[in-house]
Amino acid sequence: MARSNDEVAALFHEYADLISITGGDAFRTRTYEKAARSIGGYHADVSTLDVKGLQEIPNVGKSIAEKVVEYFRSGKVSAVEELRAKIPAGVRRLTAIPTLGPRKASVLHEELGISSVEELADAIHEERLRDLRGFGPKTEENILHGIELLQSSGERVLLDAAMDVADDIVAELSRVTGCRRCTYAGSLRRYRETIGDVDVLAAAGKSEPVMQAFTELPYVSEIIAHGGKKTSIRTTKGLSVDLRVVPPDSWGAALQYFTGSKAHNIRTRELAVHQKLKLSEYGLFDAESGEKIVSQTEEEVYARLGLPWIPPTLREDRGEIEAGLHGELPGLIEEGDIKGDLHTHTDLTDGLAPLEEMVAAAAERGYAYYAITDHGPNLYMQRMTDERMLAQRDRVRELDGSFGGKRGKGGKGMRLLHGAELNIDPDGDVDWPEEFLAGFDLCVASVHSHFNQEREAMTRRIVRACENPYVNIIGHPTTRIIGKRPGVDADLDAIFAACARTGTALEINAHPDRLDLRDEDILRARRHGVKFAVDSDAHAVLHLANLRYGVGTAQRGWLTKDDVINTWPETRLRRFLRKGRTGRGAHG
DNA sequence: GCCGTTTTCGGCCCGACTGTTTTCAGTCG
Repeated sequence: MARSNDEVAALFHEYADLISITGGDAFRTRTYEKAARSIGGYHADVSTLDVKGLQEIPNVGKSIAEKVVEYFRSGKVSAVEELRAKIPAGVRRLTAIPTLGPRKASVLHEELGISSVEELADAIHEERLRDLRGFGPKTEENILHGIELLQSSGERVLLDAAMDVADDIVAELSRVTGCRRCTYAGSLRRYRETIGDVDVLAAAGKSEPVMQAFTELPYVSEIIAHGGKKTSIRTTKGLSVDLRVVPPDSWGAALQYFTGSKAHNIRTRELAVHQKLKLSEYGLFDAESGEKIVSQTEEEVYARLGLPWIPPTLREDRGEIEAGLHGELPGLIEEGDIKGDLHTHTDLTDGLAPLEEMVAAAAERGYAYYAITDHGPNLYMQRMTDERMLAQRDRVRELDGSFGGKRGKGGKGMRLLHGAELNIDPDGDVDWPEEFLAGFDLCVASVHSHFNQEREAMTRRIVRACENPYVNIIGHPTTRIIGKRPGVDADLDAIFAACARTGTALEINAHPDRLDLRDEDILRARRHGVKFAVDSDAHAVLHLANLRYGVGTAQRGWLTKDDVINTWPETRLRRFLRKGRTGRGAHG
């Protein structure tokens, strides 16, 4: 079930679309879009707020606050209902077709009564668009192609898939003579969990050789647009990639601009306007004289606007501008801060590599400590037994300290922690009795089945796991699989409160198809005072490197080193892992 | 419809590319 805030955000996004389709004031459209975003990202539940409380939310004034109150009182908003009565849902759906926006959708509806994608396709085949102003043969062709793309997914891809493509393109274009700099920007640089288009930026005196090399890449299936400054292609896998080539002198302003987000850019440009400046991808200019002030580095651009450099992962207009203006940006966690991985598997259960290989690979990464957490017996396909687990523990103790240790103190080798990934059953119980659990250095506990429990039962289930004195980390807390399975329905705020109360950390699972918790939930959990563990959940040696995506996600949740237990020195970590347990000497 | 170191009115980010235009509107990011 969606949070109340998400429901309202969706409603106002719809209202904004309907206003633009009916030819309403473009500034009103933007106001509702901004309000939708602010509400979606607001920490408090909007269903509990009155008109006055709602107006505390940025971009929410009296009119919008009253609509929110109306929505929770009556279940609908009359202004939205009025536009819905005029514009069938299918017309709004038309704007999902690439190259078809609200104006064209409106003309199609008004002139031809078209109110679905199917009707539009039929109308084109019957040549009924021929007499419409603004619709030529090329437009018809583009719409048909757009419908095809829409129907054959045209979906966003996972972060790692986009990163692979971007890394390759950047490497190729960097080799072109005259290409002075090249990098990826956009949502990829911001580490968003999914990527719609890959944005690549290059600096060169002459753009044509770089553009040429770009369009000649072997996996280009289609050239969408091709100009002197911008070229867009689609790859054979259907991913679209934009390349912008700018003069080397504009690098900083261009990188700032093409990194986005759009909302962040609007805010920075507004700051510029208020200072009688103009910010574009070519630089920061004096608005009156047109004279260029700065453009070479992002730092210069931000500084001239009165801001410190803002890390890309924060550039979502979620308060980073205000925090920057007040000197209150967080010192974000970085990948180099991670001292160890606390959730990993071996071939004792469903991992691919033996213990020794995983440990050796972890040591290569320079970790000071590393936890092995294979599944317990309750995931019975894993065939775990007490004996097998205890035998693994003996081997872990033998290997402890004998690998790596670059980041270990005093030149000592990497410390190994023996743990388990427990299964949280439908009642919130885990695999072993407390006597057995006491032998582990740490326990991750995760939901692996019964995803469809109703909200109250699911919440109670996870809260009970938090209350277990031997559960240190809740693994992949919502169990979502991006694009495939939604997160469980649970009262996350109640779970966050339980984590804070019991000293249980929440995992930020770094696997690119999970990224669980997600950024917005991290922001909320952080307000409860929860600690986090950024883990790879590696089932193979190569997966250890996925940690970068978890760190990016943690950054998007504004986390610092102090918030993340696996950046801590080993002694502080071990103290945290003791949790509220009574007794002593059970581990170490 | 919101907002304010331009404060209760009059603004509201900026530019590239495409297609249909004969000077520009629509879409996208």
